[in-house]
Order: sequence, then structure tokens, then C-alpha cells
Amino acid sequence: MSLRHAILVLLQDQEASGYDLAREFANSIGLVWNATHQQIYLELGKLNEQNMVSYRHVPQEGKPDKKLYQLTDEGREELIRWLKKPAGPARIRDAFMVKVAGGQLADTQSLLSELEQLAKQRRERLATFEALAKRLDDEGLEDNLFNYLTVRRGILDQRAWLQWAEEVRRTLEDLSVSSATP
Amino acid sequence: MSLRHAILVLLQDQEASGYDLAREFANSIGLVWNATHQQIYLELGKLNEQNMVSYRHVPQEGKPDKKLYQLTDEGREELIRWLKKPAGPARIRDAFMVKVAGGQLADTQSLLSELEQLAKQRRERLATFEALAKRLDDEGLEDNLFNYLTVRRGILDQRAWLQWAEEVRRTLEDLSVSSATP
DNA sequence: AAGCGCTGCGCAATCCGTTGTATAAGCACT
DNA sequence: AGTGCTTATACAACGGATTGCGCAGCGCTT
Repeated sequence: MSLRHAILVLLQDQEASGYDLAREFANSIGLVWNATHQQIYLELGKLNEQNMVSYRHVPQEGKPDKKLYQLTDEGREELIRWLKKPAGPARIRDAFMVKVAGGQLADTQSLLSELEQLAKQRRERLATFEALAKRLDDEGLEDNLFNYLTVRRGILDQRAWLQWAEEVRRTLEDLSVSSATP
Repeated sequence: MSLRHAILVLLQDQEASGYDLAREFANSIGLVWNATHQQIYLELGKLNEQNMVSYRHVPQEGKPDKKLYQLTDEGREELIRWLKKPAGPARIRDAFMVKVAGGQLADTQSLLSELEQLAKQRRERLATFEALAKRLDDEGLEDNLFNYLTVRRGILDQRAWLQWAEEVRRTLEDLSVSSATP
């Protein structure tokens, strides 16, 4: 279990609300570890009970009040402890890839349009990451080294996926053409 | 939930035992969807109850008997139905990446050695996939198109990861050098 | 004026997944 | 002779994750 540790890592840089964390999980960190807001609020509650984090109540106008969480010393120690032991293997559940593997039974056209839709998302993400990488570079890499490396991973991942998607598109389009002219 | 569909996809090509499937999940498909044998046997049981798959009992000598599962017509229909609806977003749980993001608090040396260990695994997997891609190519791509595309994804993914790892290695080694000579 | 989306927090039920344990036989190694 | 790996299947317990639901107010569009 390391949703808790992902949260601790995020809180290491700055205090944040559950809502803030949910947004980060939907964007940057989501590439590496995903979680929904229900999960996050629940885990923040547990972390608070265990004195890994503390929060201060921040009233807002025009918006609901929020709780800004920050790491406690105990939380930081727990994080350091976790960082020392070897990480478990990465787990993935990529339903689209399963569909590609089962492609013989699928409709090529709908596969292609789904591919294009995903490619669009990836391109957007790539642009976001590239902009972020540039910003971190301008700000000076020393202070942002590990964020920078994480973003680089995102960039290389998007590019590799898009390159693959291009291969698939070409292959499947050739297939449609040749099957349309028997 | 689509462990069931991943299993149906695998059974589409050939009948297989739970053990066979577990091996495939540990290798090729594992890159895209992972599952342990407990999960697989359980799911095969459910799929059988729902008449999505059927099995024949195969006695063996020197080894335990096995059950060879195959798709039923109903299973194939269910698979086709699933292939038509859009796939959910990919979910990942990559603990090592979380560690990199929290790298400021980590020991650089142990991060580097863990990186090298993972890189070794990736290199091995890359070699396996490349050999497999070549074999499929030799056998003729028409018959193996979707397997080939899946393997290509694996290859591009490994390469992107290894490229990133190289960046990280260089960056972190520079860091060690500069901090060792203040 | 109604509907939608954003900001914010949270509970409950159920389902999925992991971990631990069990059995059983052959083979290889020390 | 004992240890451990491979083949092969399966149950039980627990904890993690998903899905569904609920509240609440502001601002924007239709």
C-alpha cells in the first residue's frame, strides 16, 4: 500500500487540501499513481489519526472552507523509512491495450477512432509536461531536480505512446484499404 | 472490471489452463494487465459458471491433471460486446516513480542501485520482446497482426524507460560528484 | 429560472486484489 | 535425505479500491 506515501510525497513540497491533491492525482502524479477524491479524503483522515499529517482549517468566502494538510515530523520519518525499502513492481491495468490484443474480433474503425481520441489526450499531456519542464529548467534545476526527472518520464512516456499509435494507425489503415479492395 | 476480458482475449487464440494463463500474465500480457494465479483461477471459475468458457479435464502423468479452458460462443459474444464500448482510462501503480518524485529525502545511492536493477529487468524484457517481434514477422504479420502491435508497444515502452533511466543515472551521478567535492 | 460546472468535503456498499495457506507429485541439486 | 523449483489447482481472510450517493454555495451560460 503506498497511496499514503504518494500523498506524503506531495505534501513534502507544500501544504495542500484534499481537493488540491485530487487535482494533482488527476494530472501530474496520476501518470504514476492514480486515486480518486474519495480515496484521498479517506487516506488523509487515516494519516491524520496516525499523526503523519496535521491540518489547519481555512475559511473561505464564496467557496467552501478547506483543510490545508501538512507533513508532521512523524510523517516525514515514515516517508524516509518507506523510501529506503525497495519498491514493489509496477502494476498496470490498461484496458485499451487489452482491446488491441483482442483486435481480431474488434471493429477496426472504432479501434482507430478510439486510438485517435487517446492520442489527442496524450498530445495535450505532452504539451503540458513540456511546458512544465521548461519552467522548471528556467527556475533552476537544482531546486527542482526530482520534479524535473518525474516530468521527463512523463514526456518520454507520451512520446513513446504517440510513436506507437502512429505505427498502429498506419498498419490498420493499410489493412482497411487492402480489405476494401479484394 | 476487465480481468475477465483479458482472459477471454487470451483464450481467443487457443485453449489454455489456468497455469498457462498465469504464465502469460507474468510475461507478455503482464505488461498491460497483471494478475496472480489466485485471481485467475477464481475468475475462470466464475466465467465457467456464467458459461463464458468451458473446460475439458486432461489427466497427465508425472504432473497434476489440468483443465483446459476454451471460449464458448457466449464468451466470444461477450468479448465482442466489450470490445465495442470505450475502454476505461489506464490505471497505474508505480511505486518506484513515487520514490523518484520524493527523491529529495531519499538516499541517492540506493535510488541509483534500484534504478540499475530495474533497468536490468527492462533490458531482458526488451530482448524477449524483440525476439518475439522478429519471430512474428518471420511467420507473417497478417496472421499475427494484433499480437505484433501489442509486442511493439512493449518494445517502445521498454526503450523509452531505459532512455529515461539513462538520463536519471547521468543526472544523479553528476549530483553525487558535485556534492562530494564542495 | 433552470441547468451545468467548479470548489470542497464526506459516508456506505460492494467489488477487486493481495497475501497466506493447502495439497500433490516429479525432478534436480547438495 | 533434505531443500527447493516446477506443474497444477483452490479456499479464506483481510484490506484496498471503485461506484454510488449526498451536501453546499458561487458563478456562468442558455
